[in-house]
Amino acid sequence: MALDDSKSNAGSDKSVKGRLLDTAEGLFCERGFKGTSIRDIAASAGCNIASVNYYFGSKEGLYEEVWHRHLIPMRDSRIASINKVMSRAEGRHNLEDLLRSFADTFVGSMVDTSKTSRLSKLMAREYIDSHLPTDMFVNEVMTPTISAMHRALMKTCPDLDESKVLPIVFSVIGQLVHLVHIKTMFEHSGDDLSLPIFDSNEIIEHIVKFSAAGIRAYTGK
Amino acid sequence: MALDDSKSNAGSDKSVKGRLLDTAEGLFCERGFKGTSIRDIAASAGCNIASVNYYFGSKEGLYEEVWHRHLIPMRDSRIASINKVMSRAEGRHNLEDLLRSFADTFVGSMVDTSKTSRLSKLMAREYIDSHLPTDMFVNEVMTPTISAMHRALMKTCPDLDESKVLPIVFSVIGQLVHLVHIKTMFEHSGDDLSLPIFDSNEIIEHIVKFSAAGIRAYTGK
DNA sequence: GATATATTCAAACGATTGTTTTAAACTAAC
DNA sequence: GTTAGTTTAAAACAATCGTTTGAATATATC
Repeated sequence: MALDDSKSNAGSDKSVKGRLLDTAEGLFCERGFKGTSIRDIAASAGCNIASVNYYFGSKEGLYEEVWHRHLIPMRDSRIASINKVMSRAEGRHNLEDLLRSFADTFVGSMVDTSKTSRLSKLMAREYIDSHLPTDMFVNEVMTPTISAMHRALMKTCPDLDESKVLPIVFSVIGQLVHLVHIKTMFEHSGDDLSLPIFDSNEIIEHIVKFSAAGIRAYTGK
Repeated sequence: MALDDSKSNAGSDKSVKGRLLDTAEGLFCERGFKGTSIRDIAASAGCNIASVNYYFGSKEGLYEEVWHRHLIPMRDSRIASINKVMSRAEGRHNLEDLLRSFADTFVGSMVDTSKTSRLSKLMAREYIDSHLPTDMFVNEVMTPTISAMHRALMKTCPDLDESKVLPIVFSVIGQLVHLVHIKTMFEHSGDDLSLPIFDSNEIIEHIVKFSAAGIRAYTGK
């Protein structure tokens, strides 16, 4: 309720299938899978209820296709942001730059805010209420991302114990996912929280500083 | 499905109201609010469907009462664990001890595993799909806990900038909540994940070390 | 233009949801 | 034993869910 994006995609030049995907993505990440009905989706997309089953077979099918069109780009974007930092500054790799780049891509605070930020919320939901094949998210995104971070971290901190990379990545991702949660909480609670104001960029800078120090606790220097 | 705890509370010596609360708590944290039906709860508790509305007025009423009986004890437990560390070792307060104590109470890995661990899951869900009054969780648990950690951190690290305490607490809590998520993922996916084995205590020790270093990045020494 | 295929639509399907009803069973007080 | 109040029980409630149907419409192919 109070989303007032009903029919926001209606009359768009995109195809019915495209409108359904866009609309469903927004509703899924705002209200969750169970909280979003096919009737809601169809109404917001401005098309018939049956069209969901016509194009995607089922509600689950639509949910999976919402993910499928983002999983690979998402993974590639994260890996690319990691590799970009690693390629520049040939001689001396900067840990803070690596973390900041990863965090920005993760939270989506820089460009493409709406799309990336929505995906972050969707992913945060998927952690708890999974409606995807179990291995899908782990294999398609998590494992490749962790691998890329693994390589980058080992390159940046050569004397880092390899067994510590996974917990470190978990710590960084945990902070970032939590940042998305807090952001979502603030958006939903009408700014009447008794907590101080919340600037994503400030928090990201904190996470970078905090995590860099945490990582260096495992290095000799 | 495959929980096979149906009627696990049936025939218990507790009252119907108590059985409903216990059963609902377990189902809510495993399947979420929307994923748990009143019929599921009543069947598992071994009583009639109407009893939920008879004792709690509504499904939401039951959910709120599930929370209510734990919120204050939860808050007090966390604050107590913080204060306990701060009271002992009068002269020299140890940052690692503070973090470890807080983490243990948060994740519930030490004693009372089932109860505390279940609440952690429930809380992780509440972050995303809130079915409580907006201020309730923030006012009853988050704010008091943060305040206690604030005081303890300032006492342990006297030269810490006060404005950095909140982001630091967020970082620690973010890692802990994420740990609960990962644990839940492992439990639900039949141990077929391609990720290495996962020992909560090891991860907690990592979070302690990682966070202590992150915090000291803000102190002079 | 006729045919075949693809898409849209309103309507209904069966199942499940939270909730209410109505009566029976139980418990205690007098 | 009767009464009054509390608790349990089965059934039905209206609403909503995902899905399917079958006819109507649009689009393309020849």
